[in-house]
Parts: sequence; structure tokens; C-alpha cells
Amino acid sequence: MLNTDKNIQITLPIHQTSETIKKNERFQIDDFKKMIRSMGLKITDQRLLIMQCLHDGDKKSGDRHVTAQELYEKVSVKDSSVGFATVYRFLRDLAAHELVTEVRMGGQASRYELTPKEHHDHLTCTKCGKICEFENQKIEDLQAEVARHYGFQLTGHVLELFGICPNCQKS
Amino acid sequence: MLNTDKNIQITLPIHQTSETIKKNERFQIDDFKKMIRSMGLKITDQRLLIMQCLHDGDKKSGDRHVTAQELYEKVSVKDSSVGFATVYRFLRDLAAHELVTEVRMGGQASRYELTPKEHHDHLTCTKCGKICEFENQKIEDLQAEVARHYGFQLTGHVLELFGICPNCQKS
DNA sequence: CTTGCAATTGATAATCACTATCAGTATCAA
DNA sequence: TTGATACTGATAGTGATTATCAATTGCAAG
Repeated sequence: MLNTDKNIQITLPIHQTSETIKKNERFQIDDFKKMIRSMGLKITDQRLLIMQCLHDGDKKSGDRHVTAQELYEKVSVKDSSVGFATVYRFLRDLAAHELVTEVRMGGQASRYELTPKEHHDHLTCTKCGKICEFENQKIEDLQAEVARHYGFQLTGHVLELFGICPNCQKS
Repeated sequence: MLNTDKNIQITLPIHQTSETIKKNERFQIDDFKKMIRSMGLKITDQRLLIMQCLHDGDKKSGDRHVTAQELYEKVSVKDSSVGFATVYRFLRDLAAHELVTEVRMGGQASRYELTPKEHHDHLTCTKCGKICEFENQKIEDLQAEVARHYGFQLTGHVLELFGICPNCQKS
């Protein structure tokens, strides 16, 4: 059986004080509820938990881009009764409403992240894997122009620059 | 049984004169053989046929970006004994050696094209999978500027625009 | 040319990511 | 509280791609 709203904090790491937890989590949960409602969906414990896991991301690696499977596993740790169909379904809904951003790269499964408030692209070092996020309005404008030229209604883009970072250029 | 090297031109469109065919095809075949050898693979009739079909592309739509299935069907028309495993396998080898470029996007199957000499980016329809190629020097310049700004030595990039094509906007 | 053997092939089964189905369950407006 | 309706989890199904393996073939060495 799932936790109800008022005791969802028991799924959080033990070392945090319950004070901190309540304050932080309460804020996020309300936020999540708004997002779910904005899609015209009902609020369920499963969906809140999925959003929480999406939001937390992979704390170890610091990577917010998660596959559906990985997300399902994260969710399972906190509540093993949640089925993966629910995770996939909800992720699809979130992506359709652009509340999460889907990135699919050759061969691999799709990766998802909560759509960041400010858009950014990536500049990745091919040696050390370091990622710089950047934002360039001129490039965005030109992209829109290109799409318009071909009569496309632009819905998204992937811009990844690859290079050698300053550090790796030395060695 | 597969055609041998010396009569492979029988698979070409009938309306071309055999003179034209021999000249054009001879050139391409030698070219293809070089590419296959450069990967350290053996030259087989199947592989030559696959490359030929890849090169010819979809003459009707003018789209060179083909899925593995579509390519398999093209190949099958010319020689129905070629298995689809062979097509997939060879396509994977070609992609690994960057002789073909793979474009994969949300939900749909991968599309492949012989890696073009001149660089271009893609504008992909998320509904039907149609791909438009474009080239925009201003965007390239801005990318270089961004990289310079972060002290990166730029080595490559991926720019994929996603949207709804004019056709799919109607329905 | 033969020949030998490793590379290649095609058929098939398996896998992988994802989706549809459906009976049971939970949400929430009234 | 309640009932229509949305949601859920289990399961089976799909479509693209990959692994397996016995039979075949390319090609280099003789």
C-alpha cells in the first residue's frame, strides 16, 4: 500500500531531520501537484513519487538525465508496488506536456529530465566528459528561422558541441 | 544465388544505357570496395548490394535517410536471398566506422545515410520521421564563438531540430 | 588453380524498450 | 459518503535490433 500524502516523508533518507524534510518536501510536493493538475490528471501517490524521484535525479553521479528503467528502479526502492507501466505512462504524459524533456541518443534508451526553467545546450569535452551548459539566443533564433523556412512547426532541438576543454588541452 | 561482380549491373534501372551503367557502377563499386576494405572486412556481394542501395537512396522521395527495414526491402527487391540480419549487421559496422551517419529520434527507428562530404544538420518531423537537411553558416559561426568563449577546442557537434512537418500539421 | 579456414551469411530465437489491454482500485466532485 | 471515471499493476504484445549457430563463402597461401 502506498503512503498517503501526510506521511510521504518516511521514504526520505534517514539522516535528514524531519524538520528539514517537511519544509523542503512540502514545497516540492505542492509544486508537483500543480504540474499534475495542469495536465488534467488526477493526483496519485504513484505520480508524486515518480516526480520526486525525477527531481532528485541521480545524486551520486549528479546526472539529472535518467532512463525510464532507471527511474522505475529508483521508484521501486521507495515503493516496490509501483509498476513500470505506470512509470512509462506518466513519463509519456509529462513529455507530451513538455514538463519533462526527452533526449534520445543513438542506440540507447530515452533519457528524461524535468524541463529546466532556462533552456540550455551542452558543450561536452570528449576527453574528460566535462559538460558546460550554455545558452545562446542568437542560435535559438536562427534555428527558428530555419524551421520556418521549411514550414516546420518547431517543437524541440538537440545541440551538442564536442571539443577539448581547456584542462585537457594542456595534457 | 548472388550475382557475381562482373554482372552486378543487371540490377540497375533498365532505362539507362549499358554504357552509362558500366561506367557509373564500376566507379561506385570500386569506391564501395575501398570502404569495405578500410573497415578490415571481406568484400561480399551482399555488402556491395547494400552499399549500392544505400547510395541510391529513395529515388522517388529523394530522401537518402533510410531505415534499416526500408534498406532491407530495397535490397530484397534486387536479391531476395539477402537476410535482414546481414543488413543490420553491416549497417552497424558502417556506422561504427562513421561511413554512414545514424539519426535516431523519439520512438521511431534509426535512419541512416552515407556520411556526406559536406556537413549539414537535420530538421526531423516527430510525427512521420521525415528529415530535411539544412546548412546554416551563421549557426556554425556562433557555435565556434561559444566554444571559444569557454576555451574549448571544437571538434564536432550535433544539431537536430525537431518539429512537425507541413504535411503532418494538416492532419 | 586448389585448398583450408576464418569470416560471413541467413534463419531463427532472443532481447530490449516500450505500449496495449483489462480487471481491480483509488480519486475527487457532488 | 458515494459513484462515475480515471488510474493502476500484471501481463501479454509489439517493433526494432541483436545474438546464436550451422552452413557457406572469400581469399590468401601454396
